[in-house]
Amino acid sequence: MTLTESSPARTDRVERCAAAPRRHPRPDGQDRYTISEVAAYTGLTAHTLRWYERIGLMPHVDRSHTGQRRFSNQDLDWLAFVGKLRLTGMPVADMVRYAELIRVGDETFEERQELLERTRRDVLRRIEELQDTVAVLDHKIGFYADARWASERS
Amino acid sequence: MTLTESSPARTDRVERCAAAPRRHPRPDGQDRYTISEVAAYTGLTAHTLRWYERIGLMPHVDRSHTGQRRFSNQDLDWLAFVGKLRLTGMPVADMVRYAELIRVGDETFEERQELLERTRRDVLRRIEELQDTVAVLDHKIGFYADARWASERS
DNA sequence: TAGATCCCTTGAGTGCACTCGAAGCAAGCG
DNA sequence: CGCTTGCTTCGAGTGCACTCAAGGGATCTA
Repeated sequence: MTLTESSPARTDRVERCAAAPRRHPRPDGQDRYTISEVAAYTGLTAHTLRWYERIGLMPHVDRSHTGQRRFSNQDLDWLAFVGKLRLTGMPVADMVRYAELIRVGDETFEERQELLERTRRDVLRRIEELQDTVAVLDHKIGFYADARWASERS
Repeated sequence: MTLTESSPARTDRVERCAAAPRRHPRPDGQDRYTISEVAAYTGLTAHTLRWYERIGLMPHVDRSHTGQRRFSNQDLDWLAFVGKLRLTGMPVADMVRYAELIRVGDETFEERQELLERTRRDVLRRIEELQDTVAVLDHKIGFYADARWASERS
């Protein structure tokens, strides 16, 4: 077991949480992916995946007998979640912090929850800002549309 | 006249477009601000403002008899708009491109409109992504809430 | 057995958007 | 008059998130 919230009775919840966009459908019944398979699936480069591991953003990834990485479905779930966090603009350092909290264990539940709630608030604020920006763009676009309509008439 | 859409009949439109958050209300009737005033007003540093000018993201800013910058209300409007674009994650190079189009003149209306519409689409897509992310966060947060509720009961 | 392909590690390099430091000029104040 | 504040330029430095290069090992295909 690597990085999940890991409440014994309800890992099903976790699975649903991390449902991913599935560009390449996951081969059924498989649980060991090479780095290039994961790269294709996630859209990240192999370089980036190794880098994530180096900085502690990935749990320890399993290795083959020759030392090559073998990613599990759980690793894929985690990467999907990290992808979501990345979209929010959360700094990588904060994600590493979250990963560390998970590694520490159940006594960090509260802190993790707070971190997620803070993130949630940030994202909502960000959405508002963007909606504001759309309004500004609409004004400007309206200006250009009017100007061209006027020039066609004249 | 520096950087605006400059349709003779309706600059009022432009004014409304670029309405800014106004941390420091603009001194009424004034139209010449020092760089530090603008820094305080926009939240950018003086360094950044000079850098914007160097890279062509600002129109030519007026100077005092001693060579110091004197920003106009129009400059402030432009900076407010740039701030909005920055929030969308648009690269500075693209904003410089837009500024160049404005400098070229009216024959770039179409290209400017397209650029804004493309940006608008990007922003809307971004908002959707963020809303998706909020949903994921809500699931995770729900998981933590449930887990703690369960542990309180046991 | 040769070559291709995939993977490994370490450490350095890249691009973006600032951000700062140094050296020097000019205005205002006690 | 000296001091402080704030401005100028130019060029270098910073932090982030990758991104790549070099050198080498294991496995597969002809």
